Parts: sequence; structure tokens; C-alpha cells
Amino acid sequence: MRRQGSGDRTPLSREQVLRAAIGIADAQGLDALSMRSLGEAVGVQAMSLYNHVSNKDDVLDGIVDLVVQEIEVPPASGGWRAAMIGRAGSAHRTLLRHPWACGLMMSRVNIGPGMLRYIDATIGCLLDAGFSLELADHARNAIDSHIYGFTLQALHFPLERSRYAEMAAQFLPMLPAERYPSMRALTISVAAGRYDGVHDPGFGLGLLLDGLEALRPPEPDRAGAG
Amino acid sequence: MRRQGSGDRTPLSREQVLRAAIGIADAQGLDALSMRSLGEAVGVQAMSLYNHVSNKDDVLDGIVDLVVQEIEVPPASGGWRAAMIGRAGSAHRTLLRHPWACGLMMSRVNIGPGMLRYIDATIGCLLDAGFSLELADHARNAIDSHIYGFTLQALHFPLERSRYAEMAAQFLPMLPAERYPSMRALTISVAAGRYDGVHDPGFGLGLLLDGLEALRPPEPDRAGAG
DNA sequence: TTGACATACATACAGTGTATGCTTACAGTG
DNA sequence: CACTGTAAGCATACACTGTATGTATGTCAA
Repeated sequence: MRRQGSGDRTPLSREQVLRAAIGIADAQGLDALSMRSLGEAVGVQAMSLYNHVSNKDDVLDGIVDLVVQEIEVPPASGGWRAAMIGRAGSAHRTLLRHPWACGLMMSRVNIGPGMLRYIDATIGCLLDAGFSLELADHARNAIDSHIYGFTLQALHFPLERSRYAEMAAQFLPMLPAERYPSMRALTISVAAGRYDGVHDPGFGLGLLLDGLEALRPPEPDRAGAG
Repeated sequence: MRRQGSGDRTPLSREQVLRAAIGIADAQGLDALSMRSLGEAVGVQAMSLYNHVSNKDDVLDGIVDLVVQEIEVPPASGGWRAAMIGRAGSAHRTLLRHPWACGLMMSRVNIGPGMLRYIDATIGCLLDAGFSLELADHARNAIDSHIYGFTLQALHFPLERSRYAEMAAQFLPMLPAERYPSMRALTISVAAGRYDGVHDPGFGLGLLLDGLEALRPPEPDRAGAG
């Protein structure tokens, strides 16, 4: 609540509305984000928001794109492998910071400026590394697939990373040995502390990058050219 | 509408309700799935559904798990690579058949019997191929990450695969060359028909499997053992 | 027949997104 | 200064949501 006769006359902006929406979604979950709660957060009635956003879908698209803009984009030059690893890490951390964003990206077609910038920089980096246009496109798709999918699984995994072994032990009774033998073996291993059960986005990413390196055309000597 | 004095006395079942829910979501989108529309689909008032499902979240969890059960699980024996490819293809096709499912999986923690079966069979196949428990877990996570992420991108890609070149040309004006040079180059290439722009889940998957094969411990000769 | 139980219905309530039609207050003109 | 056009915010209202609550109806067991 900021205005409402408090002498605050600077009008709201779309950006302020979207920032507030992200704040609500981060703090109380996406379900808590309604036009009324959003209005309250910026000190305005629900309907006044429509002066700055066209409807709620516009809000959702807007906050997704703002989140995508938080992702650090690879530098135009430098090693492509390091750039991809850095970009993947940044994307993963960003999506973990806003756990609702991944789900939103799923359920809507979104090609805002943030997403375009994100994709463009990535493909640019791969082209710079010598990949063909086509191969760069496929590579980007594969890397992003891994990031999105990995983050998804990390987000909706039912156990907390901290008290892992403990929770695995609790989970065990729900896994009859005759029906889920492998999951049971895995859970036992985690419960016993023989395996920490923690997944690393770098595992799959490393495999992908190794494979891509092998596909990369040999660099025509750039030393002389530029 | 099936009952309502029509002499139909067989009571509803949870399964029937969930099947109807999938039908609505497939045909009219997830937004069209309300307790009232679902009740109408099975010929019952909205509140009567609560005799068979505990609430709407239960419905959503239920239909996701039913969809996951549609995925063909790898056979217990046979080549692990072929099994993984088959499983990935089946999962991808299933998620495309129910485009709302991917988004739902994102936004909720779900470990129903379908998901457990799916994961268990996969890890079992990898264990059978000689991977350690830990490596099998990481491999499954990486493969699933790729499937989920790839399907996500395929689903929310704004252009139709059929009239690709045509749509790329339309899309071009939205890509100023100074801001999105690489995306623009890519789009031009597609518009000109030099590149079809179609992504294949097998590309990234192949890279992953190649890398995993290299990590697989050498098989202790099983010929004599069993 | 009597009762218990499962199933389905009717009503009601708080909360949702948003269409419509105000009021207010500032910016720019004369 | 007054006048007015316009952008911003407000209030009301509507159709729709999930679901709490209470009641009716049909089937089966004793």
C-alpha cells in the first residue's frame, strides 16, 4: 500500500506492477498472485492495474520474461564450452530462485525480448565457435532442453536436499520390493548414506558438450584472418 | 451427461472421472477443466465428484499419473541403448498427445504409481546394463531432463512445423538485425528453405547415450553366469 | 421393516478475472 | 486565470471458480 491519498502522485508503471507480481509469487507462491493481491501490493485497486497491463495473462507473460532477463548471457567471445556452462548455471540458479517460473514457461507460448536475447546470445556464441547455423540451433535446443528438464526435476523432487538420507528412510515403506525393486535399492542406498542422491546439472551437460565438441567443424585458422 | 434419471445406476468411479478429465483437457484445454464441466461430462453435479476424488488437486495429480502410465516402459532385458531410445520416444509422443501434462508436471510434486513404475523400470534397465546404482540414477536424470525439456520447447514453440518457412518469413520483421543478429540469420535461413528448422529429440539423446556408453563399466562376462 | 451407508443433489459463500461507467487530478491551451 | 482533454484510479457488477454444508434417494444387511 503506497498511494491512496498519501500524496504519492507518481503514476504506476508496468515495470513496477511486474516487479510486485514477482515479489508476490516468490514470497507466497503463484496461487497467491491475483489481480486484487497485486493491486494491494502496489497500493491500488485491482482494476487500476489494467491501465498498465492488458490482463492477467499479460502479467504472467511479463514476469516470465523478466525472469529470463535475469539469466546471464554468454559473452560474445571466449571459449564456447565455458560460456555454455556459465549460461546453464545462471539459468538453473535463476529458475530455482523463482520456482514458479519454470511451470509458467511450460504452459504458455512466450517470446518476449528477454527470451529472444537469451536465445540470440547463445546461438551467436556457438556460431562464433565455428558451428554451422543448423548445428548451433540443434546444440542450443539440446542444451536448453537439459537445463529446463533438469531444473524441473530438481524443483518438483519431493525430498529436501538437506535431510536426504533421513527422508529416504521415511519414504522406503511406500516402495514395495516386488513392484519397485530398483527404486527401493536406490532409496536404501541413500538412506544408508552410501550415496548422497544429489544430482548435478553438470553431469548431463558435460556429456552433451563432449558430444558437441566432437561434431564441431575444425576451426579454419582464424589467427591470420582477424 | 450419462445418468440423471436415465436409469443408469452403476455408480461413478474415480477412474471414470479422471478419464473424463483427460478428455476435457485434451479437447478444450486445461482451462476448460472445472469441477462443473467435469461433472457435466460424466452426467453428475459438481459436488458429486467429491465422492470419488478428494478435490481438484487430486484430479490434476490423478490425470498426470494416468498420462505417465501411458508411457511405454523399457523391457527388463535387451540393449540398454535401444531401450532408452524407445522409452524417450514413447514419453515424448505421450506428452505431445496431452500437451497440458508437461505444464502440470512442472507445477506440482507428483509421485504416483505411474511415475514410480516409470522411474523404476528405467533404473532397472540401466542397472541391468552394468551401470552402478549411482551412475544409473544420474543417467536417468539426465535422459529424463532431456525428454522433459525437449518436449517443453517443442510444445511452446510459437511456429507450426508444417508451414515453417512461411511463418519464419512473417516472423522476420520482429527481429531487428542489430539486436538479434543470430536469430535473424537463423530465421532467414529457415524462410529461404535452406534449413527446415525441425528439431529431433534423438540429437541430444544420442549425445547423452554416447557419453553414457563411455562411462559404462566393462561388462563382466555374463555369458557364463546366466 | 428398519437402519446404515454410499451416492447424488441443492444451496451458499468467498474469491477469481474483468467489463463498464464513474470520479479525480494533472497537462496543455487560450 | 479558467477551460478542457486525458490519463489514472475507483466502485460496482457479473459470470465463473472450488468447495463447505445439509439433504434426499437408492441399495443392501439384519
